[in-house]
Amino acid sequence: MRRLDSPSLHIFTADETVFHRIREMGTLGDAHWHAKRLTNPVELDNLPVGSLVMIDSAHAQRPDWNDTRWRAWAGHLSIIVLSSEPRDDEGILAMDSGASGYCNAYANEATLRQVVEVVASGELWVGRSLLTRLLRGVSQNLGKSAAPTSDAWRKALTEREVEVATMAAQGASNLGIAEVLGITERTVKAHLTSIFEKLDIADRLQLALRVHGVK
Amino acid sequence: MRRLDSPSLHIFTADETVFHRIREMGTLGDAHWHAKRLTNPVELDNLPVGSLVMIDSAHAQRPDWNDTRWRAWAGHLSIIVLSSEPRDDEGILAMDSGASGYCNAYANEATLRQVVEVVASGELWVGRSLLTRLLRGVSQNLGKSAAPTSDAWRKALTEREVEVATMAAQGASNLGIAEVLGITERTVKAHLTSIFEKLDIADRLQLALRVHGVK
DNA sequence: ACCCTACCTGTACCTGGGTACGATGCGCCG
DNA sequence: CGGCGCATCGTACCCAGGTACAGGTAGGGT
Repeated sequence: MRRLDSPSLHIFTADETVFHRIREMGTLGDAHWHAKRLTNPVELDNLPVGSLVMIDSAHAQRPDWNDTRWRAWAGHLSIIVLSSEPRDDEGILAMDSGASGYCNAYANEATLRQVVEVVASGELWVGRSLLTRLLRGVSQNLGKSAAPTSDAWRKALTEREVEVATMAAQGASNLGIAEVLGITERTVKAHLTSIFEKLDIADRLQLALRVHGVK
Repeated sequence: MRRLDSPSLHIFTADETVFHRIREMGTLGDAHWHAKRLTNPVELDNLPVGSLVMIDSAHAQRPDWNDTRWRAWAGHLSIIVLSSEPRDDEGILAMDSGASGYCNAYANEATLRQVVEVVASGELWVGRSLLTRLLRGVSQNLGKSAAPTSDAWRKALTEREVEVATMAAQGASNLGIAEVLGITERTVKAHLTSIFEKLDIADRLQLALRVHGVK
C-alpha cells in the first residue's frame, strides 16, 4: 500500500440527519475523517483513487444498480451504501454493483465507525442478516459442484492493475478507463501490457474470461 | 449499547507463532484483551457466556465441522475460526457451523484486530474472497430464477450464428473460427456483424460477457 | 548510494476486428 | 413469381488495441 489514505469521507445523501451524524462521528474518538457533501453523482468520477464514499440508497439521483458507472466507481473508489431501510435483496444489488459495504444509515455510532474502518482497510462489510442469508443460500447448494471461482489473478497484480483489469474486463475502452482514472491512454496500455504478461494472456477478452471465472 | 467487552480472548491452537502473535496484539494499541490458551475442546463448554474464542482450523483436536458441539458453542460463544491456509469452502463450513468469523491466521495485525472488534460487537466477519464468492453465488441464482438472461441471446440468433458466437466468446480469432467451421474469415465477420446487430452490442468482448452471463 | 518496484508518459508502428458496399445461391412462403 | 432470410464470399477501409523502444518520478529496501 503505497498510496496515502485519503482522510476525507465523501457523502452523497439528501438526508440532513444522516450527513450530520456521520460528520460529527468523524470528529470524535480515534477515527478522524473529514466529511464532504456530494450533491451530484458526476462528482464521483473525479474523486481521487481510493477515496471513501458513502452513498444513500434512498437518494433520488442515485444511479440505478445496473448503471455502468458503478463499475467505474468501484474500480477506484471504496463505496459504502447506506440504507435507511436495509433489505437483504437491496444489499445484494448494492454489493453486486461493486459496493464495498452495505449498512443501515441509522446504525449506531460504533457500528458505522467499524464499517468505515473495515472498508477503508480494503475489506468488505455486510450486516449479520445479509451475511447469514448468503451463507444459507450457498450451503444449500453445497452439494453441487462448487465452481472454484479463482480470485488468484487479483493477487498477481498491483492495486492499480486490478483497477484497470476490472474495468477492461467489463468492456471499458482504454480511453474510457484513462478518463475515469485520470491518466493517459498510454498509461492504461502500459498497465494492460503488464497485466497480460503477468497473467500470461494475450488480450482483454482473455482477461475478461479470467476475471469472470470462465477459463 | 456499551456492554462491557469480555477482556479475555481464548485461543485454541497448536501453533506457537499464532498464539504469541495474538497475545502480543492484545497488549498493544487501543485494543486490550487477555489471551488465554486452550488445550482441549471440552474447555469450551465451560466458558462464560459471550466469551470470544479463536479456533485454529488446523488443530488436530478440532471437532469436525458437523459435530453437534459447534451448535452448543455457537449458542453462548463468539467464535472466530483461524486458518493458516484459508479456503472459501472451509470458510463456508466454519460459518455454517456457527462461527462468527473466519480469517487468515497470519493476517496482518490491523486486520486481526479488526476481526476481533467486529465479532466482539456482535457482527460477523468474513474476508473479501469468501464474501464475493457468496455474493456471486446468490446473484447467479437470482438471475436464473428471475430473469433467464443466460439463454436469451441464443434464441435471437440462427444456428450458425450461435456457433460463431460461442467460439468468439471463448476468445477464438476470426481466422480460427473460419478454419474450424470450414468457411472464409470474411463470412465469420459477416456472421459477427449480424450477431452484434441482433444483440445490440458493439464487439466480441460484449458478446463474451453476454454469453457468459455477465451483463 | 544504489537498486528495485510501482506508476506514469511519449512516439512510432503493426495488426486484427469491425464496417461499408457490394455479390451469389438456396429454400421458403404468400 | 417475387420477396425475404440465411449463408457464403470479395475488396477496401478505419481504428482501437497491442507492441517496441525509450524514457521520468517517487518510495522502500539493502
